[in-house]
Amino acid sequence: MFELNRQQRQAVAHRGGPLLVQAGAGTGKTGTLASRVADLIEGGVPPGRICLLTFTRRAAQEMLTRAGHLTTPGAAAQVWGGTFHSVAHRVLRLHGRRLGLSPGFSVLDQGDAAEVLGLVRHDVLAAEAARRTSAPRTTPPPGPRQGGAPGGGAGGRRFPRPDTLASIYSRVVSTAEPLSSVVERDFPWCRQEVAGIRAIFEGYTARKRARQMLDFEDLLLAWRGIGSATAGAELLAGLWDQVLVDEYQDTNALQADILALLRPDGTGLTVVGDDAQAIYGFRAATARNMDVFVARFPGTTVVRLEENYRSIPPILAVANAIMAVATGGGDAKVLWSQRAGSGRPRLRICEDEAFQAEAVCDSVLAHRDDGVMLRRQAVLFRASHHADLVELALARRNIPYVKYGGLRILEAAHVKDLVALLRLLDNPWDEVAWFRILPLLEGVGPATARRVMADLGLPSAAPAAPAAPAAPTGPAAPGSAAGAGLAPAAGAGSTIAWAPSDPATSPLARLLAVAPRVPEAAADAVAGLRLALGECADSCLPGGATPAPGVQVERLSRWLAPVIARKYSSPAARMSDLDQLAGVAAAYRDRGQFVAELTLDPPVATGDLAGPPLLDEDWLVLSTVHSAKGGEWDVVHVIHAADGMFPSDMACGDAESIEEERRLMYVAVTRARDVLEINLPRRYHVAREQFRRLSDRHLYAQVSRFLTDEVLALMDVEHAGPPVPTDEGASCAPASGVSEAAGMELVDQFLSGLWA
DNA sequence: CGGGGTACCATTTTT
DNA sequence: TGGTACCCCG
Repeated sequence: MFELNRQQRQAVAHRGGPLLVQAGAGTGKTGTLASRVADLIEGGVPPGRICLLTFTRRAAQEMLTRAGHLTTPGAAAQVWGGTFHSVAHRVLRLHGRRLGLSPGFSVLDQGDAAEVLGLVRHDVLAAEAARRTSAPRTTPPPGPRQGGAPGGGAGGRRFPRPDTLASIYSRVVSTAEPLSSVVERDFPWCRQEVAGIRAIFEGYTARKRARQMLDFEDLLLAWRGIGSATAGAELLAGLWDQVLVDEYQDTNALQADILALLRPDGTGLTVVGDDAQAIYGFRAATARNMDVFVARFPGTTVVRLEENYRSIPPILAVANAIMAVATGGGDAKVLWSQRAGSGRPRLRICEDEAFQAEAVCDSVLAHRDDGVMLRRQAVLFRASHHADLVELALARRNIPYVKYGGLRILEAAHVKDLVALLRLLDNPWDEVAWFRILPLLEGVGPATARRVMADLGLPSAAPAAPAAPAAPTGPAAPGSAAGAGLAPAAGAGSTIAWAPSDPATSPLARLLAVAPRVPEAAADAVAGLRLALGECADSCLPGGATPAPGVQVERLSRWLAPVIARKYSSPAARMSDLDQLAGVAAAYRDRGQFVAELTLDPPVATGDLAGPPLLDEDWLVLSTVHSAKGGEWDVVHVIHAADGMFPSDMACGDAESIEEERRLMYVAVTRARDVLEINLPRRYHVAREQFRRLSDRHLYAQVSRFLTDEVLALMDVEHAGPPVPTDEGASCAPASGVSEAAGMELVDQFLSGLWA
């Protein structure tokens, strides 16, 4: 059972006005929140009138499970719990009609958004190119191709690519900052292209509205949007009696607005956070929300949790020393702990990256021999690819591990194919899904796909055909064509914007009713597709029932099998992924809910889909620091703690982002309970590892700037070199560009390697 | 119009 | 390495 201290009890028992809990790392925040939920239920608040907003779905589940142990079994399960985005989705499915939103709307994740932006980008650039080539008749020189820039169409210019556009868009919307200033500050290399970017964003918005698609930002905007009408505001304020928010330091201004709509006077509102752990500034989160909260809701009760129950004192000393020099991070909190334990954290300076990987594996195994199971240990890093060599080494030694952060299974092509099929069934106007599925057919490429979509009632936004070769009409006509490219079919677009569309005339209904015209090679596949979709469509069973999601996934995978065999490598492995997915789908009763949860909260770890069988075993955790938030392990291995990697050199532009990197390091070290080991490679390759192309040039890393002399004084520093020094000291021959000092240090390492 | 071949570029964290 | 855009051939 969870024993509460005085402050925790105060946070649990508080009733009435708004409550702000400042909870330092490891101070029992999760248990406190869970207890508060249970206490509210015990006190008579109906569970369905409580909403618990957390940073990940896992966090919500964990808290509600714990709350369930403290109160009537099953009651806690009725609490609304999840991320802002997933709760937004549920609210909008219920009440989105107020905004003209059909309940079957699609959710676009960042990748989907980039695809739509890519479609619009294509149209806008094509229109522009058409205008350009027609007026001055300068075709690009035939010889050395000018189109190096991936903006291609527009004469060698550097135009942002789809995923860059998605980041710019996301940043502009979530900060509510003007496009021009965001580009100027964060994407200065695009500043020439602001006009084009603006055009693409306008087209993107029109497209989403017409097709009933919402991206992540839209989910929050629409949620807030409900409150812009009086009736909607009343509805929102009446949804719940108690709203609790975790990780409040990582919410943004929009989310704060939503909270104010949910509990206008702040009663029944609880937020918990720690400004020293604010690490999502890049996503427009602002720890200022913590201060703003107090100002916005006068009479807020503030409770501070400062006793740490997680780490032994020497680890906390390092954490405190890292934050001691932080600037602008709110009031300096000093964590303290009554735990016994005196093992000092260790800094291991490794000869190079390969040796770092080996040293970490050695250490992991040594701790396991000491009785710390693999799952009680974690390897933490700043960027996903930092773990590459460690992963290789683990695989070579047959050490099982699960990796969080970085690539997701949902981003694999074959999984996206399947999800696209499911999305079609839910939202037949989902253009991205159609545009993904149709070119899977043999003989069908983008052009035919566009034509088929038009036949199905999904006209392509930009009339590419008239814009390009025709245009004999002089400069005026192409000019207007380019204008039309922005809000193509402007009339049609505006009339159907947000309008719930009639399923009976949907593109899906049309496909099922009449076989579309496709090249001969695709005829069989189309027939199979129509059959498969027909057997999964809503109310397709006798009696008006709909097959269960798990059944649908199986049925659609069966159709997908030959496609996958033809298009992708290792089809067997991919099909087994789809089998796993069917297993996950089987837990759902509603297809839309399944797809939405898959997008909003995708399986985060490699092997996550593998599920239960793995749970019997023991495995090591590999995680980005971001994904490790909220976690704790007995032994924590931090890797790549070198300047330029952690902090990332990409984040060293301004003081504010460096401070965020510092907090990131603070989060990393405060995950450790008993043992903290920080590693860095002394020597590393210049070329980016993520390109798999390592150059010969070596650089010599500096210890991360956050590990100052004051911090190092609290640690045991050790050098680790190759176990057996190799021939003629080649390993210490300075590479080009190495300073004298670095060369000497290399000699020292060589020597200490002899004695290691 | 689709698909194969070629040349080029790529910066980190995630709901 | 791998995604993208373009060229050219069938």
